[in-house]
Parts: sequence; structure tokens; C-alpha cells
Amino acid sequence: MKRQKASSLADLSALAGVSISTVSRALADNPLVAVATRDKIKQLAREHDFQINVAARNFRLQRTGAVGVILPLGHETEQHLTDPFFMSLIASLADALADRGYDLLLSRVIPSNDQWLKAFVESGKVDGVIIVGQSDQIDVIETVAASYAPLIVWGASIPGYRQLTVGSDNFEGGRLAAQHLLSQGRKRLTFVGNPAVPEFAARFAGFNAAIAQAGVPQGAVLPSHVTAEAAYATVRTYLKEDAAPDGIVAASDVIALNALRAIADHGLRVPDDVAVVGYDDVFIAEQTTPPLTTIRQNFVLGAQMMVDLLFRRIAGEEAASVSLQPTLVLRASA
Amino acid sequence: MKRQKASSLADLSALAGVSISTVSRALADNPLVAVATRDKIKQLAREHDFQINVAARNFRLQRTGAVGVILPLGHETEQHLTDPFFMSLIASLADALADRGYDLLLSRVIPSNDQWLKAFVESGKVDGVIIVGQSDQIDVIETVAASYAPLIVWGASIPGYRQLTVGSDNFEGGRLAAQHLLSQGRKRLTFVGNPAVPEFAARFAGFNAAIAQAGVPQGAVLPSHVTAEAAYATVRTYLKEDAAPDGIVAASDVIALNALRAIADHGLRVPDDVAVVGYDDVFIAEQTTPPLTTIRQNFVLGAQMMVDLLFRRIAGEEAASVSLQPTLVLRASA
DNA sequence: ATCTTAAATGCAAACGTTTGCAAAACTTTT
DNA sequence: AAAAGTTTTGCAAACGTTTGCATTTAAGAT
Repeated sequence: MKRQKASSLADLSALAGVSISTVSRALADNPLVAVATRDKIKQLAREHDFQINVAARNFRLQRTGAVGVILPLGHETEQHLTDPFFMSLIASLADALADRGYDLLLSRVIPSNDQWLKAFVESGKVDGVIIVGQSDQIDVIETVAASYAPLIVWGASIPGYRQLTVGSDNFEGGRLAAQHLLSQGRKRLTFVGNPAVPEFAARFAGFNAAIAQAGVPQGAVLPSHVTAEAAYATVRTYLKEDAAPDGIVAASDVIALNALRAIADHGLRVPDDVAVVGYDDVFIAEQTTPPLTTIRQNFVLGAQMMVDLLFRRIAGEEAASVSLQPTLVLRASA
Repeated sequence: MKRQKASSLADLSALAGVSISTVSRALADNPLVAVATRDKIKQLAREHDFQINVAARNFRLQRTGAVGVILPLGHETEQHLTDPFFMSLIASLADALADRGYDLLLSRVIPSNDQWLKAFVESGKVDGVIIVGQSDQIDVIETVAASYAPLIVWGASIPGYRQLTVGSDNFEGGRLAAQHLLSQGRKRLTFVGNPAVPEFAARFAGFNAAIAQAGVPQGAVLPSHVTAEAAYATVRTYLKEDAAPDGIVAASDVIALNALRAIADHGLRVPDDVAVVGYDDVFIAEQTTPPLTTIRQNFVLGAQMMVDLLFRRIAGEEAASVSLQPTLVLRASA
């Protein structure tokens, strides 16, 4: 009993004694083909462990079977791809796409001119694009989004912009963080993070809103860059210069991590002297010393939403931006 | 002056008044076509910003233009994809592949049976496969590697196995770590990590070799799992039970991170009471409190080597496994 | 038995490329 | 000016699918 591998519909059609068309239809469960024929062909396909040529199919169907996931590395070139939050998001995206039989084409882009997205979209390598993080490329994205529907962005939904976004409510997240510190009776709050990043700007706005409502003095902002060294240096310097804050809201867990270190190096204790609230709840957040109280973004849900929206757009349907609610995760740092 | 987008060789051939074949050859710099013709066609292609249909080309050439990057999630299901080391490696792989015009197809696999790799390879979706981490799937990999050449593995090169590997010299890394602690006069060393993971086993062996050579008592091993909680709990328990070690070599930075926390929670100081050496030098290693002394694996070089070897294999050439030398990075923890 | 309708199958084109081979267009040699 | 060579171009097939349309086969109605 020979069980040669059948590697094309033609092979299979020869084995079954029917035409290629019939085989194609049978495997696709097309009701046009008789049940008996269909079963026979499927059985044969199993026996000869037939795997359809995906490239040929996609070619014929004029699609690619892949979705591009792009990380624009705008202001913080080194940081992005290794950022645990983005990685977690990508992992979840890979899963969500795999569920639909699509592949994930990973691409990181350092925007050199404002044509990079257009070029990528027109390269025909993907059926849709997911951009992870708006970076400083909102306007570039907006331009392309105007004429290219299957494009989803992880980031902030900004009034007046039409790009389809999925993101957590950064304002609310910032508010939650500040409110938590305020509720502990802390009064000298500082926000660490670069407000030029749109996500961070929203978090900062929420932070300020909470402070305003509580009626304590306006908090300071330390416009730190996202890189590790920058965050550390910023906090370190701040602690030396200024009256010490009793609470820090960091724009990301990575920044918080470095704030923890700067505070420790300055001889202060967390959370006794200074409380720290992070943002993202990346997997190392519970492993820091002390473990980080932080604002959790649900990246599994986020990834699913993005993929959902993307396929709706690919199918030509309407879809609206989604905002996910962040939650406060209590650990030891605040 | 109309500048419609030309979307196929046919479009372009109509514009240039030559045949499709000539256009194809011209764009490929085939010397068969006259220089003047070639220049004209190339100019036209630029003007109408022609992008060749990659799918069609790959289909015709019977290749996919993609390389699969697989993360087998054997013993440590949750840990892998978010592990900063793997992510860094993947990022570098994406770059190295992009340089060669290849795409990266990300796939994470939870091995349910021993057919997963065979199925993936035979799916025809990729021209080659890079497996990141052997996990507990060495034998599965070995079976497929016997008949499928374009397969490269990040991991340990084990005598008797023929799979083509790129990896850092884990034995040497473990030795370096232990030696560093011994050179500080520390005498009670402990290794934290699960030796069932092949990479970790080699690191442990190097660790033991250094101890044997120094003539101090044999170090203890704490076969911790890689997950955060497990590592923390293991070290915490150990510190309570036993005479405290004065040096810990962790099998990874993530483990080291948790060791730091366990030590701090136990009321001991790093490095004064217990020194800690990590492994990998992931990006958070310099951001912990205190920053980690660790063994660096050069993932950029590693990724390039893997891609190099892969393309040699795809081209049908011979290639041999590569072992990279790890280096000790001195920071504050040891 | 013949005609009509329905169900099942097959034919052939198309997707956009690359490439072996044949043909055409130039060059050089005689 | 024809023959022989050389360079340049074009024809057509092929890669493995899917699918509109035509055709065959089976079933039902008269």
C-alpha cells in the first residue's frame, strides 16, 4: 500500500479519477459536488497527507494571507521592539491572526521620510496592516488611512483624526494612577514621561485632572524620554534638586523600573518615602523590587479587538475605534 | 503628464512598447537586454512607481520568500515569547531577514505531539525554518533536521546530534559567572535554574567546572523553573532553610531578577551579603535594583549567524554549527 | 420512450511572473 | 551583397489554484 504524498490538486484528481475542479470544490466543501465524491476525495487527501499550496491559492485569490505588523520607531528608536508591552501585544496578535489562518509579517520601521507607510501598503505583501504605536507618525498614518481601509492602529483616538484605533483609555489610566496616590494622602505628585508621545500626553492629562479635582497643588512633570538611562537620570536629578515628591506616576513600567532604582540609589524607600505607580503591567512588573503597582492594559483583548476590526475592514464593513478600560493593579510599590 | 501607477509587467510593457519578457529581464538587470532598453524601462518603472508583485514572483519561482521563526513552548509555556532575550533575538532576526528580502513568519508552537515541526515544514509556507530554543524538543527537531536542510536552531550543539545550531557557549558562560564570584573570594555558590533545559544544563556544568577547579565545596543547584514566581519562591525558600549562599548564578536574567527580590525580601543586601550574576544581558538587566552583573549573549551577531547559515543551507551549501563566546558584563550586583 | 428539469462534473481561463527556445534585428566577415 | 555570427527581442509555457460557464449525467414528469 503506497502512500505517496500528493502535492497538488492534479495529483489528487488523478488518484480520484475526477477533474481538478471537482477536487478543489470537494476540499472547499462546495455543495456543488456530490456528497459521495466529496467524502472520497477528502479521504484520499487525508491518506496522502495532502497540503494545499497556500501560495498558489493566495495568488489565485489575489490576496496574500498575511497581515503586516509594523512598529514605527519614531522618537525612541532603541526602546520599542524590546519593550515587553509591545512584545506581549505582538504575541497576542500572532495568535489572533493564526486563528484566522493569517500570517503575521513583522516589520519594524525607522521612519526616514513620510513615504514609508505608503510604500509598505502598496508593496502588496499584505492584506492589511496593524500599526503598533503611533509614535510621532500620526499624520503619516492619517494620510494613508484616508485611502486605505484595512489599517488599524494601536494608540490614542484623537479628535479630528479618522484613523481606526484600538487603545486603552490613557486619560483614565493616568487619572486612576494619580487618584490612587492621592487617596493615600499623598500630595506632591510627579509624572515622569515624555508628553510628546501621544499616549503619554493623555496619561499626563488624566493625571492632572485627578490632581485638579483633589485640590492639591499642580504636580510637576518630568518630560523624560523612554530609554532606561534617561528615565533614571531624570528622576535622580529631580530628587537631588527638588523637594522630594511623595508619589510618582510613570508613563510606563520601564520608566517606573528606573524610577525605583533612582529612588533606591538616592537612599529613599519605596513606597514609604515615595510611592511609584507604573503603566502597562508588563510581565516584569511583578518581579521588581518592590513589585510594581501599575495600570494594566489588557493586551490580549486589545490584540483580539484589533484583529477583529481589521478583518471587518478587509471585508468592507464599517468599524469604529475602540477604547479599552485600564485597571489598577495593586502591588507593593504604591 | 499622467503618472498612473503601473501594477504589472504588462502595464509597463505596454508603456514601453516592448514585450513582457523584456521588461522582466530589464528590471532584473539581465545582460540579455540592451542597455538603452533597460534604462528606458527602469526609468518608466520609477515614474509610474511600479512595485513588482512579490506573490506572483515567488509563486513562479516556487518559493515563498518567507522564513518561519518558531518558538517551541515546551516546559515553560508562559515564559517564552515575552522573554526579553527571545524578543531581542527575534527583532534582530527580522532585520537580518529583511536585509535579504525575506519575511519573517512568526509562529509559536505548543508541542502537542511530535508531528508539529514536520507539519510546519511540509506546509510549504516557508523556505526555511529557524527554531528559537530547543526547549524539550531536541529529538523532534533532530528527526526533521535529518531530511530537511534549511533548518537552523538557536541552542546547544550536542554531541551526536546533527541539527545545525547557533548558540553561545553556555558551558563557558556558566564558568565565567562562577569564576567571577570565586575570584571575589566567595565560596558558597548556588546555581538557580532548571537543568532539564539543555542550555541551562550546560551553564550548570560550566559553573561546576569552575568550582571544581577552585577547590571549594561543590555548589548547590536549585532546579527552579523559569517562571517568575517559581524562581522567587525557590530562592526564598532556600534562603530560609539553608546556610545562606554568598553567591548566586542565575540561569537567566529573569531568574536573577527574582533572586534579587527574594534576597531583598529576606533582608539581605546585594552584593554585600549575596552576589548575583545573571545570564543573557537582556535590556532590563541594567535597570534592576541593583543593576545586574550578567553574562552577555550577543543576539545581534547570533541572529546574523543564523540567517547566514540558513541561506547557505537554502543554497545547498555546507555549513557548520557556530558557538559564540559569551562575555561577562560587570554591574553592581556582583 | 421522450422531454424537461436538476444535479454533478469538466473545460478552460485567469492571477503576474520567469525563462527556454525561437525568431528577429543588427554586425561583422567574406 | 550574401553568409555567418552576435546581440536583442518576443513567444509561449509553466507554477497550482479557483471559478464562470458549458456539458454531461441522473432524476422526474409526461
